[in-house]
Amino acid sequence: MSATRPTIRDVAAAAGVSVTTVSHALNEKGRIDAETRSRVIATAQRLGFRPNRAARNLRGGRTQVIALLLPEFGNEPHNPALSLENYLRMAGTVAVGAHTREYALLLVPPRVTRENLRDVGIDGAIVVDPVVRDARVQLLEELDIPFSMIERDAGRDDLPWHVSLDADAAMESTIEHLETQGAGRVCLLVPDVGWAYALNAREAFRAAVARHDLKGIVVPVGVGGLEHSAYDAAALALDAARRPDAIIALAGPFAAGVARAASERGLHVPDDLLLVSGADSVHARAATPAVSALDMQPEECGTQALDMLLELLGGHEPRAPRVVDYPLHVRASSLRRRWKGSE
Amino acid sequence: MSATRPTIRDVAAAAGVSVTTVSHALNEKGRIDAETRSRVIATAQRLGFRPNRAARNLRGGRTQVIALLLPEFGNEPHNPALSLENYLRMAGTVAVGAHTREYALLLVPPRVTRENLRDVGIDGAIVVDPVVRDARVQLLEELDIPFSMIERDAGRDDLPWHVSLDADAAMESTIEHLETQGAGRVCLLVPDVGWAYALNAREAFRAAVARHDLKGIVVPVGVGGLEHSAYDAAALALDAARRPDAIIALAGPFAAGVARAASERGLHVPDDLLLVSGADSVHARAATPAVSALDMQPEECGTQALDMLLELLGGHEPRAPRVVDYPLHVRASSLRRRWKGSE
DNA sequence: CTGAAAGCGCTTACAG
DNA sequence: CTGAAAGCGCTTACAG
Repeated sequence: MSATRPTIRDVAAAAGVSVTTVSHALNEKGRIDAETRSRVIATAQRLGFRPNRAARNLRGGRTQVIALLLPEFGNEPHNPALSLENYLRMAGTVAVGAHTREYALLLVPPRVTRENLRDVGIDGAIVVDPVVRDARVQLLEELDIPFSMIERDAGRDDLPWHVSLDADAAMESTIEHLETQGAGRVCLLVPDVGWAYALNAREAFRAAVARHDLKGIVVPVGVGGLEHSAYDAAALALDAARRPDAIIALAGPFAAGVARAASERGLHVPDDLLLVSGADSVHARAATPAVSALDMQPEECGTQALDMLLELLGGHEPRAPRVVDYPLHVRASSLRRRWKGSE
Repeated sequence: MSATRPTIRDVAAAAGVSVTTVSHALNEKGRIDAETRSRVIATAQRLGFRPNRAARNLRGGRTQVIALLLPEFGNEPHNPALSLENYLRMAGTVAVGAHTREYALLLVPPRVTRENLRDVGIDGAIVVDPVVRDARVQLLEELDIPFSMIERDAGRDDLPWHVSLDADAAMESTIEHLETQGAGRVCLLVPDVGWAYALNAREAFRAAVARHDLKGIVVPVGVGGLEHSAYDAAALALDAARRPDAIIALAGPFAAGVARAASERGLHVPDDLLLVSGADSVHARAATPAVSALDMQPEECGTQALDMLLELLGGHEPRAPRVVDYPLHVRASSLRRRWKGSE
């Protein structure tokens, strides 16, 4: 079954034309007789011909490979990942979408070197969660490789090719929901890194609490060892003279830290403290009580970013930037029991 | 800065030798004068020469690309993934390791077609969690592509190239620990798919409870909608006439389902029910109470599988199969309070 | 030890 | 509309 795969010459011979004609027919280049073209296409199909990528690349410069550049992940001791689950769901979606469109998806380490990135010969890239003046973004620019981003580079307002979560709408609906549930003092736990996502959420939070005339407290959380930092931050907030009655924990693992800090103080979620997570996950849904969460929609973000990149590669001007919905799923952790049943 | 990158001809010219000599010097082929070689190498370095992958591939057949074939993940409605977090940590490690050794890592969709897989032109692959007579394994064999596996294909005992978790030792230490904590009836919730990992754990569990003279109950859990199935299974077990006093939930999300089922019945973890998860995660550590968990060591598994594959690609006979430690991290969820402080 | 030359499988001016 | 030929940047027999 490992018969050597057919080349363009085999197709040419079988169809009784030259390799030039085969190439033209298959790539829709030049003028070619309609009948000839369909015959060539049929022959190629019959023989199971698929162009050799290396050869095509060598001659034409295209590799049909794109890269996904995730932020630090994997074996990093201090993992700033907002949500590993979200990243993998995103990667899965992009992998499938890319392959469907005849692109292969390369997984590139976060600290890739310039040479390494150049060597792999990618046609384009998707940068996930760039920090301010992200090194990966600069590398891609130097190498002249087209790219789109999931969340923008907050230090580079000149780059429009990104998809972003709608933090404004998300914060508005979350604050509104919390107010409905009786919250007066709301605390936002936000990752202390240069992510545009975090910056957006922060601003949106401030605006929303102001609109609703609530007291808003922003607490930046270091991202070395997610759980403990969030736990510490929550502990501090809960021990304050006037403690918050609601906490929005932007990163998935933050929410768990908050829950632990609350439970150790005999504070009950949701009766004494309303809790909302900024990242939905299988764990948020399965926790006790189930944690209300904003849905980052990694599949949709991945799809949009891929689409944007492929437009770029096709020489088109994509619609950009794009905003993705960031909806709130209300669960038990933010429903006061006296109102229970209202969901 | 986008000066056209140097080719082997540029190096040859600069070093005053032929391209053949450059190729030989750089690839350690043939006999070559030591002085000449070092001069060529120095010149290549000075010019920043890096061989064009496409050209090398076209001629030599090597692509310096390997693929990671994860099981179903990402945008699948029913996600049988044991632990998305583990997969991403594994992928991250393999990506870094591959790039360090001049290989690029391709992320391949779980349902890749034969043609798609052939087209991408990979030198080798790592198959993660094959099911019995896994389709991906068969594809790779047909295409004559070397591969290693993380966990074996339980239907293919002829394939030794895999790394596996030490389920025997893990179950022994877990059962021993549970016995110490006073467990008498232990229930194992195991994913109901053809994963060798699950089969191993099941057998190891049976053997371990027998050795310790405990009552062992095995409950297969469907993997469509992880949390609910585990919840249902746990509910059933806990409502039985003689309910278990300890549950080992093999998949990470299973543990959350068990905790919820227990809590709804007024059963306290760990006082009324000891709980151990088969997959460690940020959520297991941050939960209340913190969940005891077996550590799947995705980094170590990924590293070993990559090493095995590269040995194979290098024409060597790797040490295989390999067994990776699967240690238990004891936390509050499996420590009876009357013994608290013993950790 | 060193080099000229063929060739991997395509794409693309260029001629006809 | 069609095809012969050059060439992308390497590796590898083969000769010297």
